[in-house]
Amino acid sequence: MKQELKSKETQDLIINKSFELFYEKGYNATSIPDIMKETSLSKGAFYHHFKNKHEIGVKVIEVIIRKRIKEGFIAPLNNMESNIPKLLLEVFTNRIKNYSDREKALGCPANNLVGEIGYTEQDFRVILKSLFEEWREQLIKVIDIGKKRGEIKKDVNSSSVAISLICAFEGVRSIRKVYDDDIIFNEFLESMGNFIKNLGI
Amino acid sequence: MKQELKSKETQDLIINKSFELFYEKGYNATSIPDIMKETSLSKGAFYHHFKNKHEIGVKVIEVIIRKRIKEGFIAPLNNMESNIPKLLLEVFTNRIKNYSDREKALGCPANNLVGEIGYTEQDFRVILKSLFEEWREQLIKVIDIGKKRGEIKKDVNSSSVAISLICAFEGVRSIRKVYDDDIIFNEFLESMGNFIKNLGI
DNA sequence: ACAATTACATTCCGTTTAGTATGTATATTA
DNA sequence: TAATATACATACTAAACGGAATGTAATTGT
Repeated sequence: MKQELKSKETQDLIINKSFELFYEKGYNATSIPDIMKETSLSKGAFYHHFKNKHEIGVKVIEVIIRKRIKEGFIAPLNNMESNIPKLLLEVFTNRIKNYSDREKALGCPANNLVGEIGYTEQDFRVILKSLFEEWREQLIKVIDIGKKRGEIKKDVNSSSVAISLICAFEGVRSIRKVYDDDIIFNEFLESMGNFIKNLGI
Repeated sequence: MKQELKSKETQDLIINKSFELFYEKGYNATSIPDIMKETSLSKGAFYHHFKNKHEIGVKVIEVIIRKRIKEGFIAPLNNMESNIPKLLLEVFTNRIKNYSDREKALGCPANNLVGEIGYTEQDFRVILKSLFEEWREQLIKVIDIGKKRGEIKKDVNSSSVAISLICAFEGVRSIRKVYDDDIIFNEFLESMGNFIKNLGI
């Protein structure tokens, strides 16, 4: 049991350092030696725990990025005591306003990976899709409840609004990255705020 | 003059093939040998015309991607005879509806590059920013005219709407890439349509 | 207590990379 | 027409890459 624990710890270390490097330099620009330099372990350690670079890519998405989306976007949508349009506005606004400078400059880890996907890395695409799907489903659920409660117009297309909110959010993180200017977030939030308010009765 | 022409042709060939490969595989995943295989020229040819990979990256953005944004997004916004909200809706809708399967699967070349930018490639970021700026300024101009004409509400924040439209558009191209499903575009267009309609009087 | 397995470190290998140096045919200029 | 410059091709180098092979100390199961 002690050995198992050590193994798990090492794997977690490699996964975490991999995520950081993928986030900072991109997946393709990060090499396995790069990763192992960060862990202060050897290349042998890497190939003992993982088959190849692709496998660590999958693990980073499935473990780290998945956790970030769950905790940052999906979980906050579960607190449905308040008015739904207000909840939506709060969740998106708070998320954006609490980003660190590093997160502002580096954008969304999931979306960055999407940018690196070509015809080749279809595996990554499929896993990322499942993450966005979880997020989308939660959004749809929340909007539907808002409609039932009479807080959101009955003719609102929940599915359409959900995917559009996700698109807009991913888009602004990308554009903010290029602009490197906080004004982007503020101006975006104003329009997104109007859009969300407009869903309400 | 004949030699100059040949030189220009070769450079254009290298730039075009570079763009295609960057678009399909990403900038980092594309090597100079990769590019030169596509051109059927030698490595010597590459280093005769360009200093290094970074320089071809810059050229691809400045020449090819810039042209795509100008022709695809900025120029169509100049046709301001029609009602402005209608123009905005048409430009974004037509653009999305006319994408080839390849363009749907590969997303926006500019946005893909944004995804690959980390702390390192700040040069690319600055050039890309200037492209988005041109697009944003044209959008602001169009919205302002709409306000003057009384086709768009006076209290609309042109700058905010402009950047939000860009964000939403870039976002949906990213999400469409992950989903690989046409429904995404349709559902997005419904909400974006409502947003744009809501700008009008 | 001993055999087997695990968790790595070290060493090595073939390939690929960015980039340079050199060679050569063609085009231009004097 | 002779000298020069251009447009490449070929051949090379040093470094870095992914990954396999091998070695070893510590931990396990029997």
